[in-house]
Amino acid sequence: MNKTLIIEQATHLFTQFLEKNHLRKTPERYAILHEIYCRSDHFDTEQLFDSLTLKKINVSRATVYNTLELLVNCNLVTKHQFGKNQAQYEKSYSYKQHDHIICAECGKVVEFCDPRIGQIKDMAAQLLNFKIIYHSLNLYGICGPCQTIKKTAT
Amino acid sequence: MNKTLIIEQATHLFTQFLEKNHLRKTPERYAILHEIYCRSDHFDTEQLFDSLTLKKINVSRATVYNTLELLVNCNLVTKHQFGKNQAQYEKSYSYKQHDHIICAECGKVVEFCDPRIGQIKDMAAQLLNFKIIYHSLNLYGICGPCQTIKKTAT
DNA sequence: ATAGTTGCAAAAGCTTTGCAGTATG
DNA sequence: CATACTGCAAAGCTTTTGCAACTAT
Repeated sequence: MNKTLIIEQATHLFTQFLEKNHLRKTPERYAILHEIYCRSDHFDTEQLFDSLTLKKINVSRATVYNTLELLVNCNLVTKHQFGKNQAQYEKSYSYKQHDHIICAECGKVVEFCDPRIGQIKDMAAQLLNFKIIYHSLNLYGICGPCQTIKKTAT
Repeated sequence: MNKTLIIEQATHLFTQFLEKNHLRKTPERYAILHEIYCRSDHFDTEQLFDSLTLKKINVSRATVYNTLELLVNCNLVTKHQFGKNQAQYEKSYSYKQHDHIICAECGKVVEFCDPRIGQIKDMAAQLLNFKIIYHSLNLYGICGPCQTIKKTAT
């Protein structure tokens, strides 16, 4: 699916969500959604705030946080805590389900996909009587480039 | 394995770690290790700090943070970020490898175990050329009791 | 003796909140 | 035109840091 189409559809979904919940369709909210869906990869609130500022889009940090929460609630954005104190986010519409592998050395985040995670979820849910809503699987390790650097550094 | 023995062995491992790294064996460090291994379940820094204070063990927050970092480094304690801004910890020696399922409603944390996670790790490591150090798999959902409450609340 | 550690308090960093002004429905 | 939303700044929380005093080696 091409990027423009994805942005359009995400915008539509956001509108539906706002209307259903009697929330207002403010330009700030759409600007933030747009910015997120134009980016690739993961970002934190500060990076998002900076991008917006750079583009002369004047939104306050409060609005960024507020809007991110809305977007998380309607599943257009996913929130991650990769072991840091600062949350990371990524767009999630039209994105296949995936998990993350994080380099403990350089912080690089790579996505991967394994169907077996679904089986684990089903089994755990049944065994422990939980209704699973979402999951987070993060593998932490050293990426190829960092392994090379470490060897060389000696 | 009984609790006293585990504490003894964890203490021994900590001593080895401190000696190997030319760090000092201070009473505060051992007091914190002891407190952690006497507790069950997960805890945050504030809960740990409070327990210590309650027992008239006088340590500062700075020392708690410092010592927790050491314990994480020598694998006697594991650090978790269950989607909150506050990190959670748990003892990890003599504990079988396990993952977590967290109730999004009441915050309860339950442990579970599935060998398939090992296969996923191996495959992702090979595919993406990462050397995996550790992982974190968290399932978020609604636990049995909270499901009942929700139904009743209507 | 001499560093590594501690405690305290201040500072830093991320996130939330209060409030007055603004703009949406 | 009622009130949800915004921006700003202040406040709140968790975590880190600086420094003088202390103590393990």
